Amino acid sequence: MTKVQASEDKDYVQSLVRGLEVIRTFSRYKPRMTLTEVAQQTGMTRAAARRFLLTLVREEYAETDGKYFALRPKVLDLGFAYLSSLPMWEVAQPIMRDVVNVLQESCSLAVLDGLDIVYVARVPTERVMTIGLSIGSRLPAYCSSMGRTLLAGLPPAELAAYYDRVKIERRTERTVTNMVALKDAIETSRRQGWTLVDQELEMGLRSIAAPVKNRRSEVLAALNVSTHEGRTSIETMKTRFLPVLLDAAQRISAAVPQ
Amino acid sequence: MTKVQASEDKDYVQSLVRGLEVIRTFSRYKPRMTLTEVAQQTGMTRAAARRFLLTLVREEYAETDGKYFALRPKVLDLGFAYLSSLPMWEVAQPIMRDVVNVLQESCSLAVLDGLDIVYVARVPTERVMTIGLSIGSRLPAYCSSMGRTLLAGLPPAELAAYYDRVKIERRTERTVTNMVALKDAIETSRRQGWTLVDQELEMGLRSIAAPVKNRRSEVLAALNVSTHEGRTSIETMKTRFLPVLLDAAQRISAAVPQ
DNA sequence: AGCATTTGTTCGTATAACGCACAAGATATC
DNA sequence: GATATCTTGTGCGTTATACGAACAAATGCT
Repeated sequence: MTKVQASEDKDYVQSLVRGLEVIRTFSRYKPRMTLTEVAQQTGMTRAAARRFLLTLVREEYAETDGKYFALRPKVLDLGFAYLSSLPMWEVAQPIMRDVVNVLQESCSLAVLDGLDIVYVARVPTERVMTIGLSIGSRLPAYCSSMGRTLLAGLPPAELAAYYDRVKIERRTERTVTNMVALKDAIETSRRQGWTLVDQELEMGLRSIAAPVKNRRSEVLAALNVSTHEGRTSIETMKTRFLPVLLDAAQRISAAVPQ
Repeated sequence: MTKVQASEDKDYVQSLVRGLEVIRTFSRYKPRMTLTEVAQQTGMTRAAARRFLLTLVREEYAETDGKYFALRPKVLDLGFAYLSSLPMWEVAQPIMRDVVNVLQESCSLAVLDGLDIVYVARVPTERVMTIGLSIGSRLPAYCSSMGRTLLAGLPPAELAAYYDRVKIERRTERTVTNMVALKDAIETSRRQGWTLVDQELEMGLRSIAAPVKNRRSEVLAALNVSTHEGRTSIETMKTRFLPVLLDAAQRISAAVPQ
């Protein structure tokens, strides 16, 4: 059954979608834009972009100095609505801090969204990756420990759909790009209940992840610890990190309300 | 000059605003809702709420199991658009981790939004407050160290407007609730360039904050370190924490692009 | 000063979005 | 299993929301 075009769907509110597109058009590289720039970036007419921007200003999601527009912190409330609705979110954070106290390495929690993982909680220690990571950051699922953990927890049909859509790109010379090998890796994750990824996302980055599940054993999120290859051997990750990680994941899982 | 009612403003896109209201209606206490519940919570007709929910589902900001609706991680992209547009955001995080490494206490960065501070970055250590704090969390400005720092950095007219609007509520028996005393405290913050708040927001919580400024000396954000009163004396905060905090705030300020 | 670019505004128009009413489906109760 | 109640899906007539073009005004550049 073909998907009806959004514009033909009588239950579709395109003004909402267009307004959200305006919000999303701001970024690190475009922290502030003029009206004309927003219209250009979003493909809207100047008049339409202007109405959305003025509406966002009026509702305090954005501000303007009369020429340039920028987002305001109220936009974070939208994301926070999502974070605070995650069942494990509140209980995960102290447990993650315990992990960091014991292992002295960064600990993160992520969920799967499309082809990516999205960070929903993070206790960072020393920087391991070249880019800063934070709540809201996205990374590809196929070459990250949390991503493979989450993929391993998908029902078979959804995992098959993922394989159909994903475009594997080599991120380092160690990235698994062969689909058969990737499927094997994910199947291994599923069987052993944890995942170790060594410098496939970025050289130097090693991380190990375990699933957070609900009472029906559905994988809700993945918890990881990440380190630098110069600091921690694979063997140490398995012998020292893994028990702490599995215990933490289990404690978070146990605390998820029904 | 009176403010025109939104509904009379021809440049106002109320479908966008209503859609954002639907997103905001989800929370820790209502992580998933039926159509009827969303309509009741937002005051919309069932048909209108239904169109917004189906639009959010179609655009992958929300999901449904056929009866209950819940937000999806894509909503975090909206907040992330704001975070990534903050000039000091990228550089602040490694500096904050340095602070935590040295002091072994939580470090946070916040901005002022209305009467609240909003957390935009955080490196947590041991939990100090009873509620978990994260990016997107809000706290009142008048009784927090970062809040007073940010208030101290406001232009006089804006600070006066803040005093007119704020409703002071005693949070602990130590909360400064006298407006004269509060103004003195904020003036002291302004003069000395840092702020220490001791158990006014919550018993046991001590925190010290310093401003992050741009090249024009405008206060953009506040950086803090927080601890528990049982763990750290006021004297130690001044002699050990403050130099590290001021240095970190200075480094972040220096790294803010023009 | 002149020209180019951007922004503000008006206004006629189209249709997006509305809400009501009823049908259909789901759930609870007996 | 039947009935009552509640919730959701849908159609449709209507309205007013949102649209974009065109032109004026403001700003910026040379």
